[in-house]
Amino acid sequence: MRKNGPTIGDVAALAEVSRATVSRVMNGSTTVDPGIAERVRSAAASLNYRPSNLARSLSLGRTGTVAVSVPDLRNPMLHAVLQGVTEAAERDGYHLLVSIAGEDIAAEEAHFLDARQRCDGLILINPRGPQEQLRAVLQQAAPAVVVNRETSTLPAPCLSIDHQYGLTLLIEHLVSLGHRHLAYVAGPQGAVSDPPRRRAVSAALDTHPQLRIDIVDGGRDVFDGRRAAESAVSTGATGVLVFNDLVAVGLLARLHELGVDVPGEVSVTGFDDIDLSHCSFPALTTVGVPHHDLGRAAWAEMAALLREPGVDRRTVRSFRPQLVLRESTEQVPA
Amino acid sequence: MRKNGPTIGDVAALAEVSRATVSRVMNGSTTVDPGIAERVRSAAASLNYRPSNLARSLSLGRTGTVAVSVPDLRNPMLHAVLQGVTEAAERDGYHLLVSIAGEDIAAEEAHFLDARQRCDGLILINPRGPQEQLRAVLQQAAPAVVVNRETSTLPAPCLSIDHQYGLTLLIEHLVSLGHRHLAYVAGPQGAVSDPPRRRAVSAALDTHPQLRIDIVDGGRDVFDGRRAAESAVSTGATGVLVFNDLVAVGLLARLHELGVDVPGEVSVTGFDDIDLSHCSFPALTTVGVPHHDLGRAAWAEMAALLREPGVDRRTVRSFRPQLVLRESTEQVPA
DNA sequence: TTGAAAGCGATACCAG
DNA sequence: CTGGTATCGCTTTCAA
Repeated sequence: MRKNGPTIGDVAALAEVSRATVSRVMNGSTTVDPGIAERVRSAAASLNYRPSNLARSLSLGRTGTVAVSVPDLRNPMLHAVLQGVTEAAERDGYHLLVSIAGEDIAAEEAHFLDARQRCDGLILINPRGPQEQLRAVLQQAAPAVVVNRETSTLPAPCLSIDHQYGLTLLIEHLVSLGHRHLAYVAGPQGAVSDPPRRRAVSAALDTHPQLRIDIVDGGRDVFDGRRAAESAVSTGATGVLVFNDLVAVGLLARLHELGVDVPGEVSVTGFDDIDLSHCSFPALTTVGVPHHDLGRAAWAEMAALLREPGVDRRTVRSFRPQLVLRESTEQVPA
Repeated sequence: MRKNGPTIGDVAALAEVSRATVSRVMNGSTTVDPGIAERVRSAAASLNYRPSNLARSLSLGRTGTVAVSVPDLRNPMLHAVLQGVTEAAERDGYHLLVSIAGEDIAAEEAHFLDARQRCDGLILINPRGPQEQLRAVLQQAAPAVVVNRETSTLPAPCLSIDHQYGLTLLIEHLVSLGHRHLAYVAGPQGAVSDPPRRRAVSAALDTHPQLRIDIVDGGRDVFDGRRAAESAVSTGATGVLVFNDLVAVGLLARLHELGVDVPGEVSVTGFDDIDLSHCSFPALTTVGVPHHDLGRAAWAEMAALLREPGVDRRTVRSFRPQLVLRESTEQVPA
């Protein structure tokens, strides 16, 4: 079993001190004779010794890292969130450990707990799976923070983007431009952010009795957008609300091929304000989403939990998107 | 120190057996009396016991996970590679642990080793930092696999995309269409894949004496592409080779605004064949890159290293891109 | 200031 | 088939 690197014992032997002393030196204890300390340091250096994180964590009862679980990495929205979390965590001296849950929703629970056990905490981003299961996981995984899940009083802090508000912003914008018939190109099956948008649609229909909104199948990527283009226009809508910017870009491309003028004949909106929405033809009206802030806030919650273990915080906070007007929307033609 | 969950000892006590037996049951040993096994299982269940991965790993000498270090997650190319690695690893019963190295190149080394120590191996993707440092890291981090680093005999398997070949493909294509003056919109500072492309440029200039290729500053995202558009056309080139598809899409958008017709006045090529290259105006001629295969292969190397520890494999393999013709390139106008 | 020894939570060998 | 015990590598009282 000893094919691994040098252990604290080897260093102790070489420096002719006890393991306890080596430990003290490695952890920068001041109560060590400078001469001895130096001897230990050079022994460690010459052996190329690195303390085992595993053993250290086991003994210390903490690892200095927290796990972030994401469903899959294709969603560009995740990168901004991850970026935010990483930066904040780094500042607090914590490492992040991204674990990709993968397609298999059934295996998700095991994945979560596995990741959690190597770390001091768990941040779940866009967790899928039934409410009950999530609840159970959260119980065992504390401290945990949930990002972007419909919050129905889960036993953990829940942060999310207010997708309903975002879509409402876009709908109101189109309505104010005179549109009375819209289409919503929906997200993929099981997307956590789809239901709130559908709620925005319902709410808008209540608010504006003369408004009509058809829902058509969409998806998550540019190809889904291409495919949805024809169904969307065939509804006769003058405004198309698309699940996100990526899908919208695909849809715009197809509309272009079909010779449908945007925004002349139909207006199109996206969601997320990704870089690309500047570069589509025409540039995309969308809502900007504070993913980065969301990430930072998620870390803040985690940091708080780490600081005072035991307390069960249940902060619920949602972040509001902002309208970003570009060329893809305009008055409905008379 | 005992604020953690139940330990194997608690289960043993409740089931009135030894810890050894509990361990056997938890690991599915067949040599356990069914009755006892059942007693243990229910004890474990009632305590909600989960074996500590940390302790388990320490004892076992293996963790069942390998670390994958990436510079940052914004590069869409990484996702495909990660996807490939993940799928393959999963099949072998290994978990992946993605660690984001972050901006700070100085801290990269520490990051690598830290990640490595929590895992059985380390896969470095697009590692930056000087050759010497990388070499040193690899020494300590074995088993390790390097992806996409200029391979100059590092002490580890090195897999990479043959960027030089890819750009050569595109250059030859443009040349065969009659172009004699090209521009190369370069990648960001320090991008590992930029030097090989510059080599492709040099090589092409040798092969085609009457060819001219100007190099202009580019970058990594759509905005860099927008910014580069004017310099690129002002060279007077009839064909623009762009660092990657994302940058190319940005450049196309700006050209459109400037009223430059593509491919009428100038041809444009990308690199990577991302989904989006179907949806630009016009659709982008590019090269398809087998990122997914690369990821799978990286895992295969890692799996081999894990299987027979000690041997130092130094496989060097590079993956060739394939030309993908679309509408953004055409004969140079007479 | 230093060292001996008792954990941390599990695995695995060796008897019984 | 089961239990006692050494072990993994490190930290941390507690004495000396």
